[in-house]
Amino acid sequence: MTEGTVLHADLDSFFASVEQRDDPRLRGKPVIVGGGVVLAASYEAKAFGVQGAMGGRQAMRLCPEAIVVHPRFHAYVAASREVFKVFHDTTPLVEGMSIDEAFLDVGGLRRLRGEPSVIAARLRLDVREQVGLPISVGVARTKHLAKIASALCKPDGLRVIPIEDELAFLHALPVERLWGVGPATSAKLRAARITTVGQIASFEPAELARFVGPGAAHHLHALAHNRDPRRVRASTRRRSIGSQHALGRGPHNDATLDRVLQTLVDRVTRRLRTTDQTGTTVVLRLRFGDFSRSTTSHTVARPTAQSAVVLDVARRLLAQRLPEIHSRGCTLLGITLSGLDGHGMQLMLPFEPANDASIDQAVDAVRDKFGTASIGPASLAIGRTGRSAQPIRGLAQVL
DNA sequence: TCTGGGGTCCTAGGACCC
DNA sequence: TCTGGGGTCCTAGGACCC
Repeated sequence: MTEGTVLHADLDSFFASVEQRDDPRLRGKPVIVGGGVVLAASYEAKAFGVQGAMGGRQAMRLCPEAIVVHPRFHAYVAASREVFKVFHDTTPLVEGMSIDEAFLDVGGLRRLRGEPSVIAARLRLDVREQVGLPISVGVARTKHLAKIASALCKPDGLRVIPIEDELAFLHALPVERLWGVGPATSAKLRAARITTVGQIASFEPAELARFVGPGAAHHLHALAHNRDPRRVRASTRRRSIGSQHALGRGPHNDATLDRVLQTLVDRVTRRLRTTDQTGTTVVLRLRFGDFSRSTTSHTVARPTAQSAVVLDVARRLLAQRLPEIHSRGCTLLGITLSGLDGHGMQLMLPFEPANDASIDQAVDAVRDKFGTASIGPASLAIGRTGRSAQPIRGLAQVL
């Protein structure tokens, strides 16, 4: 059996596990972290059908004896730091995906520390001993397969997908397991009677495009054949910073909205300044009584992290939407700054013909302008015109 | 089922420029 | 194939992820 070298490490019910670790009275009991909404549920609570993102009232109906705990974000951030330290002690190639999840590449460590499955088992033990938390690890040749493997072995499990078995394993799975298939895409596929990953693999991308569009078709077809060229790379910089606040059902007067807006702007600009970043585009995010969402944005001439500048723009954006807010009822207000230090911008460069050498030149030109750190592979596109440019996939190696 | 607070990427098109 | 052709920047929304 041949092992892949990508590990996906994912803490189990992270917030709830931290609470159970820190308060012995919660151990072995159904625990729900959150209030109005379930942020995390212990496995004892999940056994009753409680899930993340579920409404608190429904969760209590399913599991009346659940103990509800208020989130302690500082404790979670601290625990996450300790876990990531264990990751970094394992291998330098760590790509953090969120507070409780990361990819690790252990390809270069065979002679030093053994096979990937051995390293994965050791990692689980280290996290358990040093931080006191359960963690599941998937091992495979590609990122997306490693991620599926870790999801399927939860809680507190280890799953290795040998290279010989990967297609058989993948093709038996329901389409929803694929990274990028959410409710909307799932519904389209199922309407076309496509229910398994194997079926996706059997289609030509052009046929698949009739159901889900060309972009998604290309992506899903590649994943179904376990083609996932993305390498594990040390984490890249953030592209946007935002903050939002749920208002509850209205009505809300203009003074209240303005106060919330000020708080959000302060929070976002403070975070920008502490990380020494600036942004160019202010995005106002709204959610309405029927849970539909909408955004409006404005781009300023000069990158900024100043509260006064951002607040001024935010107020103007809000003023534009005020009639709609009052007529439809606004339940959430958010402010996001994107275009951080050159992120989120489009830059089109002429080059020809489209061969590898000219692509390299174009990449160099972008590097010159923004610096390596700001280029993500997905942001590169090539086409005959700006409008028709198609993103290049698998260019991570080039960069 | 009735909903929190973060994010990412992709698609599409408008306005305007030469 | 082509109402001319191509480039730049911005805006809005959809979908997805944790």
